[in-house]
Order: sequence, then C-alpha cells, then structure tokens
Amino acid sequence: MVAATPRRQPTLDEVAERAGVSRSAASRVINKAPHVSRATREAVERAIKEMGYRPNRTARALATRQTGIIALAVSHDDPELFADPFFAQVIVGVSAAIEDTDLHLLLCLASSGRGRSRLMNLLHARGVDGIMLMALHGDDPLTSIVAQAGLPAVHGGRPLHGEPQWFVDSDNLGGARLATEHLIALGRTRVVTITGQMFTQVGEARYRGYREAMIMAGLVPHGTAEGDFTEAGGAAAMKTLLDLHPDLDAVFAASDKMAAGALRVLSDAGRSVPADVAVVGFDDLDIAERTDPPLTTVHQSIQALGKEMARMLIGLIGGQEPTSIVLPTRLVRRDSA
Amino acid sequence: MVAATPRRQPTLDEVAERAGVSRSAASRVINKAPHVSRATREAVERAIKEMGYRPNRTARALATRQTGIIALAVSHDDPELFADPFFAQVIVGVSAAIEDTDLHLLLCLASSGRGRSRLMNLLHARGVDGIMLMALHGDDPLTSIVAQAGLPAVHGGRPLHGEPQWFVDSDNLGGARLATEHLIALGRTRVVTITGQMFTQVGEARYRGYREAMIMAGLVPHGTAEGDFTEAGGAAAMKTLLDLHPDLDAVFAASDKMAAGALRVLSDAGRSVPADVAVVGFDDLDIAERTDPPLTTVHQSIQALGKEMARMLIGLIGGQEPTSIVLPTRLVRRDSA
DNA sequence: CCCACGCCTGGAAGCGGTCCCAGAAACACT
DNA sequence: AGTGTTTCTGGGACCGCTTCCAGGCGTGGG
Repeated sequence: MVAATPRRQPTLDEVAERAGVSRSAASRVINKAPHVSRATREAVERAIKEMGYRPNRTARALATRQTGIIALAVSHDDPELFADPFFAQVIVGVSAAIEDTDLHLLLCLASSGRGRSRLMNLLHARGVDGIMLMALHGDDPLTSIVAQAGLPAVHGGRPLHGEPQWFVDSDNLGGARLATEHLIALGRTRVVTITGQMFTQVGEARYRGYREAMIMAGLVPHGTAEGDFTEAGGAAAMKTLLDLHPDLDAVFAASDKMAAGALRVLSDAGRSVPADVAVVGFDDLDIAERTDPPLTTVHQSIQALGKEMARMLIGLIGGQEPTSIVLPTRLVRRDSA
Repeated sequence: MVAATPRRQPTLDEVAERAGVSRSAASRVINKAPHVSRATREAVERAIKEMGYRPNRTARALATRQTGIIALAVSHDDPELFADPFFAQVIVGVSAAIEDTDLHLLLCLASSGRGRSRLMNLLHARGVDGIMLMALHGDDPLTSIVAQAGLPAVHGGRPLHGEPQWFVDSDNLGGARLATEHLIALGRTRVVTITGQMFTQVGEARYRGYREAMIMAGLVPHGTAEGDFTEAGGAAAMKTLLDLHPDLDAVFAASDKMAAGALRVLSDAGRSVPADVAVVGFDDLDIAERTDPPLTTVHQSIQALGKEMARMLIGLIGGQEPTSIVLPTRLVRRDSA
C-alpha cells in the first residue's frame, strides 16, 4: 500500500471556486487578459498561490491548438553522426533562444526509416508547433514530409537542390573565399583545395568560394581533391595532391579535420608549414588550436546558427514573414598560414 | 491572399461520420480495442485511409493523461558542458531505446535558474510523463523538484548524497579497481592516482576503486592528486605527483583527458611510458587511441547508459517496480600499460 | 429621468479524443 | 417460445483549459 495519495494537481475550476469567481474569470487572470477587476485578480492570485496551481499544459494546448513545443530533427543515415559536437552546439544555441519563452525542445534523431515515420506522425498529429531540420542531404524525404504537414519549418544549412525554403546557414561561400584570398594575399599562387563531398551543400559552397577567389585574383584553380570532411579523408586527398601537383604552395581544406590530416601528410613529406606550404582550414573546431602548427581557419558560430534557427522558427509560428539568414564567417589567424 | 486553405486535419468525428459509425466505434478501431465487428473495422479503416486521418496527440494526451513525451534534463552551471560528447552519446542511446515506442524525447538544458524553473513548470504542468536526470551535483535543487512533482524519474549516475533514488550508472568503482589491478599485475607497486573532483560521485567512486585495489593487494596508496577531469588539470596533477613522489612507477588517471595531460608531462619529464611509468585512463574516449603512446583505459558504454535509462523510465511509467542498474566496464589494453 | 455605452462577469460551447455504460442484436440453450 | 449470455453499438460524460457571448452594473450625456 502506498502511504499517501500523490495528490492531484489542482484544476482551474478548483482555483476559481476557492477564489469565489467563475472559471472564465480565473482564466482571464492567468492569461493577463483585460477586463478583470482588481478584486478578482487578487483573489485568484491568492488562490493560485495557496493551492500551488499550474495550468495543465496539455489542456491548454488542446484549447489553443499550440503545444508550446518545437522540434529539432536531425536526419542522417548514420546515427553516430549525431555524436559530432556540431549538433551539441546547435542545441546549446537553440536552448539559449528559447530560454525565456515557454517553449520546449523536442529532439528527433530521424535516421532510420522508422525514425522518419515517427517524426512524420508527430508532425501530422500536431504534436509540435514547428520544426527545425538539420543535416538533410538533397532529396531527403523529410523535406516533403514537412512541407506536406504544413507546419512552420526552418532548415539549418541550405538544401542542395530543394524547393525554395527558409533557412539559416553559415556563409560557407564567403568563408572559403576569405580563406583563399588570405592565401593569395600571402603571395601564394599555386593554391590547391581539399573539398568535402561535393554532393553536400557545404562541400559545394566551400569549393565554389575557393574557385571564385582564385579566378577573381586572376589565378587558375591549381588542383582539387575530394575528401569526406574527416581527418583520414583529408590525409588521403593531400597525398593525391602532392603527387599530382608537387609544386603546390598552399592548401585550402574545407574542414579542420581534413586540414589536420593534410598537415600530418605534409609534415611526413618533409614540407614545412607555413614556410613551404600554407594551410587554411574551415570550422574552427577545438582541434584547430592543437594541430602542429596551430591552424589558421575560418570560424563559424554553430551556436549562433542554432539560435537564429530557433528565433526564426518562433517568428514563423508567430505569423511573421520569413527571411533566410546567412551568418557571417571570419578568418582566425594562427600559424599555419 | 493565400491561395488554398491549409486544410484542417480531419477529426475522429469526421472519420466516424464518413464510416457511418459512432465516434466510440471509430475510437475502438483505432485503439485496437475488442468488441468491434469486422464490417465496422473495415469501414473505419477505409475512412481513415481516405481522409488521411491521424489522431491528435494533444487531445489524446488530455484524455489519457499521458503526453507520450519523456524529458532528458541536463543540469549544470556551465551550458558549455553540454558540448561534451558524453551527452550526445546518452541521447543516441535514449533515442535507440524509444525508437519503437511512440514516445518522444524532450531535451532540457537546465543550467541557469531560469532553465530550472522552466523545467519545474514543465513537470508540474504535467508536460511530460517522466524524466531522466543527468549531471547533477550532490545537492542540485532539481532532485527535490522532481521528487516533489511525483513523476517517474531516473538518474544517470548516482547522486553523491541523495535520498535513495533509482539510477543507472557505470561501474566506476569496479572499473577503477580493474585499472589499478592491471597496473599491479604488471608488477608496479608505487601506483599513484589522479582523481576527478572528489565532490562528484564519479570522482569519488573511481578513487575508491583505486584505493580498494591497492589495499587488497597489500599495497599502500602511493600518492593522490586531485584533478578536474580536464587535460590541463591532469597535467597539473601529474607535475605535483612527480614532485612529491619522484619514484612513482604507475599512474591511474580517473579520466582519459587527465591521462592525456599526464602523458604529456611525463614525456616532458623524460619518463618513458610504459617502461618507466605505466598509465591507465578511464572512459575510452576517441582521444585514447591518439595519445602517445595509445592509452590503456577503462571502457564504459555511454550509449548503453542512455538506453538503460530510457528503458527503466519506460518501465517506471508502465508501473513497474524500479531497480537500479550498474553497467559493467572493461579494460581496453593499448600501449601505455 | 432615461438611455447608450463602457467594464466586468459567469454560462456555455468549443478543442479532439477516451471510456463507461446501458441497451440492441445475435446466438445458444432449456 | 422464453431465457440467458455474449458481442457489438451509440450516447454521453469526462480530461482541463480558452473564448465567445449575452447580460448586469455602473457611469455620463441628452
């Protein structure tokens, strides 16, 4: 037998009764609606305090058709991908943005087909007020699922070839251009690049930035190898590039991890950085400070990205007109270039 | 003007009407309740399909008093702490556990006072069915908030000095003992330890494991320095220990990061690892493979921890009797010991 | 003095489901 | 044919809140 009944939360009716007013009056007080006399307000407020009343979220949601919950969906085939600190940063940013609203964050790892259908259900069942999508590749079914549900949605990062949607993204193109221009300003002319996967929007944009900077400077792109954003991939790409273009004097790697791999390979090949070869990365992860030599790289604020996504979503839910946002990136100079 | 009205989701009433049955009948079909004739079931199922009906989550929640949402709350003073991959792993584990239920995961970063009060509201407002708590230090107000809300709750990691609660935890004590025994088995007798903060349960348990193993082997704990689980802290502690006990021949560091710091200091001091000094870490993070030499360490599965927490919470919500769980740890041998 | 107009108020109809219950229909058995 | 049992059915009362609306009560102007 349980000793004490786990006392039910008081309801609005009970509060109203105790305050000696109608439920509607009590409701008005709680929602700070106009047309409430001072006496009524005070009576209700006292009752609320005395009874420890909290409006039931679910009931309110049913009546207002607003759940007070927004979802962050991370869609990818590999659930392990979520372990990338990237997402943790996004979450920190989102949390900061909703910190002083009464919204809450629902997290959906929609990797498997199962996960996607769960998410689909959630959206159609009106379980959330809006959704933030991340890590979609071009033709992710989620895009259309979300569109079909007719819910406010914002994308983190631009879909590669999607219908026009509202998104928040880092300025990958501008950042890559910045990096490349920096290398050129250093007097390097035989600048090569290690790209990310070209079927991702990020990979493509960073490559385009490199290319544009080279062309604007009257140089020809000196060499390109596709990596996969990982350290191993960067190392492999660097080897290829050294073989094909032994005269290279600078490398723009589209991610810090790839840059780290490249640095290792360069050092093994006896090229000194930055004297022989200057290297710039992208992302400004923690590791950028710990490579040898410390990596000059392009900084992007992932927290800011999360924050802006959430802000934008809140705006959309509130009926605001959407506008896409591109967040600035900036060069962080260390020793590798 | 908007072109087309964003058609409302159909309701159960509409489905029932279309199927030519009562709402109760339709509800029974949806919930696979008994006492439904074949004809009724088929008619309703057809109507559902044709209209694309999905039961409204909120309405159902109100009626059943079950939201279908569980919360994971991470409480800590520093919001940046969440960036630690640890939590991402927990989340992956939790997600795996709820993958084939229709539960969803709400994430609360309750660092600030503001965050805590939001969480408190959520719980009292019956916004979730249960909660998983992480990263509390001893007297975190969350503990009592949760208890007071009378909601199913499970702790990740044992509270340091809390009332008896239900928890899932890695076997920190056993793991530390394992590590220390390994060092002793190697013939080392002057084994020192770098502990985590002793006001954390983890720090305390890992220290106790070290101590017990030493005593069981008839040795006396040779030296102890308190770190803070970080690389810098580990390095500082290692310096202290070298000063105080220049004759040490083995180190058990209570985290891989601290071990990494210690390795650096040892190398700078001209001690070779493992020849002069054997080192064992704890956690088996990615970095353990990349230290020089690769780190022998104690492996714990964080994903499993998350998974078990979620399973346990689901059980509690279902009315099961709670049982705490201690997850096994195991030694991973690399080159440092 | 009467009426129009303002602020407050409580009643009641919702939001979209679940679930209890009484009764109808179908079947088996004396 | 009458009775009992079982299966199926729809009516309706909830869950706890918001919100519309009609009416009560003061005011001030005509």
